[in-house]
Amino acid sequence: MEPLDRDGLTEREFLERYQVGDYERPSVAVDMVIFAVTESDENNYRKLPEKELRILLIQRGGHPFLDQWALPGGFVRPNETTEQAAARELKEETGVDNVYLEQLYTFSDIGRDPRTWVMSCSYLALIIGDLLQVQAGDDAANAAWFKVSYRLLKEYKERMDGGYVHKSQQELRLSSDHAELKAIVEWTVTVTETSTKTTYAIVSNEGLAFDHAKIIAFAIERLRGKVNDTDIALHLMPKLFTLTDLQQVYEVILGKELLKAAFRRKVANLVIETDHYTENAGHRPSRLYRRNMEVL
Amino acid sequence: MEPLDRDGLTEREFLERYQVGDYERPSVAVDMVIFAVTESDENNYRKLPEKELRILLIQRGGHPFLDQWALPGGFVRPNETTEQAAARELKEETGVDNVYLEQLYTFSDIGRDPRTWVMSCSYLALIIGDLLQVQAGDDAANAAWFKVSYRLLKEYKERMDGGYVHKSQQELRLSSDHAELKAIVEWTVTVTETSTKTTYAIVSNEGLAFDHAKIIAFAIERLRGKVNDTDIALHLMPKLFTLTDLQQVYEVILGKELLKAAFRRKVANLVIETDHYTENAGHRPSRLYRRNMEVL
DNA sequence: TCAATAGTGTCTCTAAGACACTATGTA
DNA sequence: TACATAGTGTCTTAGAGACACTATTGA
Repeated sequence: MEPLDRDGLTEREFLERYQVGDYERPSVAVDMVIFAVTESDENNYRKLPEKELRILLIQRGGHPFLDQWALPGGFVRPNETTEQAAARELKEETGVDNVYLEQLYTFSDIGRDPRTWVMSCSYLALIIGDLLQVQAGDDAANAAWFKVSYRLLKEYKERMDGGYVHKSQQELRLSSDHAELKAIVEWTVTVTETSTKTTYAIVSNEGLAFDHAKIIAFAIERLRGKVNDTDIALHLMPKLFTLTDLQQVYEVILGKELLKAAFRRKVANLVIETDHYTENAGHRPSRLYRRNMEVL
Repeated sequence: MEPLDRDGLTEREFLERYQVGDYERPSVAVDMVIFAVTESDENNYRKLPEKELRILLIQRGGHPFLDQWALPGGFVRPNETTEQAAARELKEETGVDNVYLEQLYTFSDIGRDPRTWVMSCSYLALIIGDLLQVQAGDDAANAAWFKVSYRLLKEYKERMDGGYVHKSQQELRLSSDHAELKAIVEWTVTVTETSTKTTYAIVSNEGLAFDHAKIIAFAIERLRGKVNDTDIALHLMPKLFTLTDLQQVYEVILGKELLKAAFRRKVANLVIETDHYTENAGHRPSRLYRRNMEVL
């Protein structure tokens, strides 16, 4: 016997009679932070090209934030999950499919979209730089891959009554042929006896739409964290790559140089060596590796 | 001069004329996984009481999932963020304020709520067990603290064409005076050349409403991860505690025993020793510590 | 031949695992 | 006095940091 509620209805009866209330609902968008690593052109035949970490941005064609640059994204439709919406947007914007995709954070600051109540469920995507080159050209004219630079600007700690406040400001710079964007994002960690609260704020912002500077900063922080203790960076690599390639990808994500010997020991289990080598490099050839899919 | 859009409007003019479209929007709820650690009663005067990890659940009084147990939560209101909604719900349900609160994940599976389109932005909260005892009594009769057990049931790895599939099933058991709930949650990691996808599914479910078994499993995984490399566990401790207390909290969260000497070395920098000691313990007194708020 | 990169060896330092040992208040 | 817990010492193992060294190609 099915249980009945206060009105004597079964669950089926209840659902048949259920009326959606007319209280206000938010729009929910997905915004994608799509990372790829590309190589800069190098003139010296001997030197290796430098790696660059890039993200895809789209120039807005209408208000609000007209002409400013925004993360690719769109609204979640009925009968799809945020994950599916993210995969759909990614396919539409870049043509790629079946790549690394991870939910980042849901941003819901009031007034973050001046039009109406919009929450953003943000996603991180990693795609292989090789694929990107093809796409960048025939993409809509208002899309561009921006080189990412993200570094500590200043930092301080202060003792408050019964706790501490720790602030740090990070400078985010995004550059492409089309524009140079700059924003400063501040992280405030307030520690008291019983709680630890972290808040993020955009201190200054030149050319980035909405609160997207914050979302990008969030994505970079997540990527940096995961690079250190997962094999996530391998999703940015082509099928075959050298360990130096991989090290450069780690370095460009982390924004610092790594020691070769220690790096090779660290990633030894994440890759599988092949019998192939680089050729015509102007120096000693390098062994090519592929991703070890059996990690953990 | 302000930029004008295709219709020759400034941003102000655009926003004044903006009409909210009539496309369908989801409801957005926050669901709280509220953890606390309590002590079991111990009859032997010499033995220390055992610690138990508990979460707060509420028995549903109406359809759907009538009489089943659900996470406390509610809908996000206009003019509040999900974070504020979470803090509000927490205050309403437990009376506590200013505690550790962290966004977990946004769940949006279609059909997760049989009534209508509802996404759940889930939050993890940690409260001090001492505070809870007071509250548990005068709380609504339909709320209860459930002891949590979460352990690996089975695990396997399979080679697929061009990749691997790794599945693991975890058994979640929740017990209180009111009910014994049990669910099995399965994590599937599909690894291919270019991607790594993780999906979660509820394999079986006895007594838990909605997809809350998944949310709880997610919260436990997050808590376990953070216990290992942050000071998050200290948010579950009272002002003064012994290192043995703290070790037991780690053990009950991680579901395994730790070595005393190694544990004490590990947490040495997370705590500050005081000149107070336990008394009348039936054995050697133990030094009391407090949280070091200056950690990193 | 040599510039530039590929790749290895090894010393040090730190942290975790393992386990044995000493210390002490209260029934 | 002895039980149960408090707390320390130290050997081993694993991994990262640091740095020097050898190896190899192609213009």
